[in-house]
Amino acid sequence: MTVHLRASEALYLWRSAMLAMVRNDGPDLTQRQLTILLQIYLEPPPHTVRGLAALLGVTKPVITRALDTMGAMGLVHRTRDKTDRRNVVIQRTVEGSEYIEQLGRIIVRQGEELGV
Amino acid sequence: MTVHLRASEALYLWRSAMLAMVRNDGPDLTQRQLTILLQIYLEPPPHTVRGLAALLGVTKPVITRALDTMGAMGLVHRTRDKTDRRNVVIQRTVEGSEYIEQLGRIIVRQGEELGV
DNA sequence: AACTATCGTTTCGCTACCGTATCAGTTTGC
DNA sequence: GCAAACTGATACGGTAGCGAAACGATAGTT
Repeated sequence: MTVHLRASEALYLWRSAMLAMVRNDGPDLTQRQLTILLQIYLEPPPHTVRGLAALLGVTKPVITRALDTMGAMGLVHRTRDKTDRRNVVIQRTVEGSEYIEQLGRIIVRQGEELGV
Repeated sequence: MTVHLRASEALYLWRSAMLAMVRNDGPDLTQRQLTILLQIYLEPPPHTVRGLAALLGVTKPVITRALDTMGAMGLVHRTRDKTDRRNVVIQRTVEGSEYIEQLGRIIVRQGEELGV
């Protein structure tokens, strides 16, 4: 890339990658769900419901529901914290890692095709 | 940016921008809706329902419903094609332009903070 | 032991999305 | 002129999201 990403470049990149994701027929995650998933896989653990809720600026049920959905898809896994059983620790899965890696590849590929 | 966007950089950029969008409390568009909106604003007209459906690889009702929703939000506008009244021409709005511009600014800002 | 605080989940009523099938209106082709 | 083709919209039944409120389980406090 050049010195910085320009707005128009950014938007073209965004559209291309989103288009590839939509056409890909994979899990159709909401923006919130994808944000949660990225946070889990990009930042070191532990990840908790309340932490994610605070980060995203949403209520806790939003996180619980998103984890329900993505858990059913196999993208994340939940376990009770053994030291404080009120907490739930959100863990990564192989399937989730593969999804994130695929997303990264899609963005990079679209960026290359745009010369970004 | 350097020579190319690496996968990890791409994912961090993606997460940061999506996080900013989620926290922004703006219209909560689905991935499909946002893809449609970007297509309308980045590519020259005319844009039609069938064209967008073919591009995204979805059925026509998906496009109609997305346009219903985004139309109610003021992000797009629909008009009948005068030369062929079967067609509907999808048009941009000031509000939609502002939304897209804001999205571009968010991505660029997050990219700058990541040094991408 | 009893009270309080915290954590994640569940419930409620509601809204919006999905895919499939079908629709009315318009144009095309014979 | 009239049937076929095509466009976008609509109906249907089902699924999943939302915010607000309440809940059960656990931990901390006195």
